[in-house]
Amino acid sequence: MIAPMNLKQLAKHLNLSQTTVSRALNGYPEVNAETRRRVDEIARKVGYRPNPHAMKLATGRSHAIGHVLPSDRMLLIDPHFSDFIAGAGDVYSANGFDVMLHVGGSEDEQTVYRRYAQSGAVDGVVVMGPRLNDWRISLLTELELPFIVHGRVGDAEDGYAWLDIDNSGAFRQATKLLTDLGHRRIGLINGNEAFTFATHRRQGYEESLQAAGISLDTSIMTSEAMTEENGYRQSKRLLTAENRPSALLFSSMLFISGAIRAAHELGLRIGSDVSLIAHDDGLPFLNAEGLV
Amino acid sequence: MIAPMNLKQLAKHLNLSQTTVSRALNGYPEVNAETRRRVDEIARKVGYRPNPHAMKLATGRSHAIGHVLPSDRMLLIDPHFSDFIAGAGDVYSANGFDVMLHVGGSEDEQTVYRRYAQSGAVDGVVVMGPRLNDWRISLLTELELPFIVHGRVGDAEDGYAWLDIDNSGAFRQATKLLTDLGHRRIGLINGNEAFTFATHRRQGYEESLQAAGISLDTSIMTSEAMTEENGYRQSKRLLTAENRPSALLFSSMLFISGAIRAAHELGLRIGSDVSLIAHDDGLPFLNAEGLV
DNA sequence: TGTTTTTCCCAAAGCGCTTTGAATAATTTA
DNA sequence: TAAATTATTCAAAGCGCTTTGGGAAAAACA
Repeated sequence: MIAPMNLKQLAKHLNLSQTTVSRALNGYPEVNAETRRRVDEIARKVGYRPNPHAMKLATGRSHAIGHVLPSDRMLLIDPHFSDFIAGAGDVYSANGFDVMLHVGGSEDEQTVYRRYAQSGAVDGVVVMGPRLNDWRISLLTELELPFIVHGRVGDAEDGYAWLDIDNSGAFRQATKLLTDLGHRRIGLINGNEAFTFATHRRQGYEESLQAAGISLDTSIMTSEAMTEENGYRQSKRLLTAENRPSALLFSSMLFISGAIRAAHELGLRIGSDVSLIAHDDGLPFLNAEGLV
Repeated sequence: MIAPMNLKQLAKHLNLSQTTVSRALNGYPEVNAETRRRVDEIARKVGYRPNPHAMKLATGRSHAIGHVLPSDRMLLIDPHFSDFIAGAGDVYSANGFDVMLHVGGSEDEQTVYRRYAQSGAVDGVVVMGPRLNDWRISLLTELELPFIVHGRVGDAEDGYAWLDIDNSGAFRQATKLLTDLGHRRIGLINGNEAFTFATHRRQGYEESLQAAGISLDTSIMTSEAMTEENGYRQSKRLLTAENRPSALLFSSMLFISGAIRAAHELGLRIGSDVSLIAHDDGLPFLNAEGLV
């Protein structure tokens, strides 16, 4: 590997001190405009790249955000989560940040956070797939490791930063749309309610049913991992039941994909025999247009 | 954040020099067994964690493996690739390595590799989704940045390390199975042949057809992104064609999932009216058992 | 017993960057 | 014109770890 030029050499090359060069490069005010221009120019010309490790050691900041996924690997593989990472990755790299990914392995999740906090390997982490009263919140708070939650951990939304969509609102609206259309029996094929997004979605659904004066029937509400297979199985169960729902609400495209398979199999026409609504982004390998 | 204890303090605490403590911790031979035991014990007790940045600066090695994904985000989202990362992640963390993920963003892929090489941010990278005569191979070789290819870039398998499955073998076998069963007209719904795995699969398919004395018909061979939608569309096209194939071979579960949808829609019975074989691992949200 | 090895430790010199504390030159202010 | 600012630059001290080059004590050899 060609030894990369370092600050010292660059400084000598410029007949300046390391101090000045470093400051020029980092935009500090106490350097002459002309000097800065010269430094920038030469630095670019010789392709100078500061050694990130030295930088991190000196500043104590790592310019990296941690993402730790539980060891069951489910999250990374789940398209919903990888999609989030992909999106965040754009922003990170645009701002000179790196993504530090930790996937399962022998070390348990808690240890990883502790290590991150103590070693300064990352400047902060994003908590993915928060659950009700997630233990990570208190751990991270205690460790004083900055974090942001993608989702929310429960009702109390104080004391931590989060980023979420209006899950209950979306399902309130979707449900209302169906009740407004006259549907009285609406099934809910929800994601695993250990995750808060699923709980919130159920809440929205229940609110709208209540508003429409429809009583809950837990036999047509399910909460499971969002897979095609589960969508198929549950839809089939509901659609072949005695008093089958006239509409189904899904938490995922994967679900509805299975539902469509079930409907075809049962010879039911979607839209007339049964209405389906799914909440999701288009997954890149599966999109709404082509489904039905 | 509680200031973590550093080597110096730990050494003082032990009445030893930093040198000795460092060596004890890193398993160097020139330290007394009893001393090493004592160091290990105390280090564990006080929860000493070496500062990774200092370590990296001093050793020049980063204990991190880079994975850079093209900016179209397709790869990360593609379940096949995220599954690979998840699997590799287990091994990395078991060996104290970190995963450095780079997803698209403004910086172009080549620049990222250059930066990695020059800055030592990672010790090596894995090249994902290799294409025919992939430019990354020569770039990385030139940069002298260690790498391993997940897949192969073409026929010449020298000069670089790779890790791959026997794609052509798998398709040779699958095709042979079908011809042995008497099928004479077999469609191939392949992934994008810009990727080598797809090319290899086609080769296996072609070899078996040739061995069975069946001439190629490119009108029943396709090469596209592995999505459910594409699987559906192509299957439908082939199955409604004049002289429809009696069997279809797929490069992905996603494809076959679409194919099944198409078959149902056309009222074709799988196994009797048309035989389907897909090559893939079970995707966590979609598995073979439940499909048909 | 004197000499050579081996064992076990230590002090100090980096790794490449940031940042503090001064110093010098150029401007202002009085 | 002397004193006080301000603008620029620099030398040197870290950040926390590894590693080189010795050294003293203990063990092995003659």
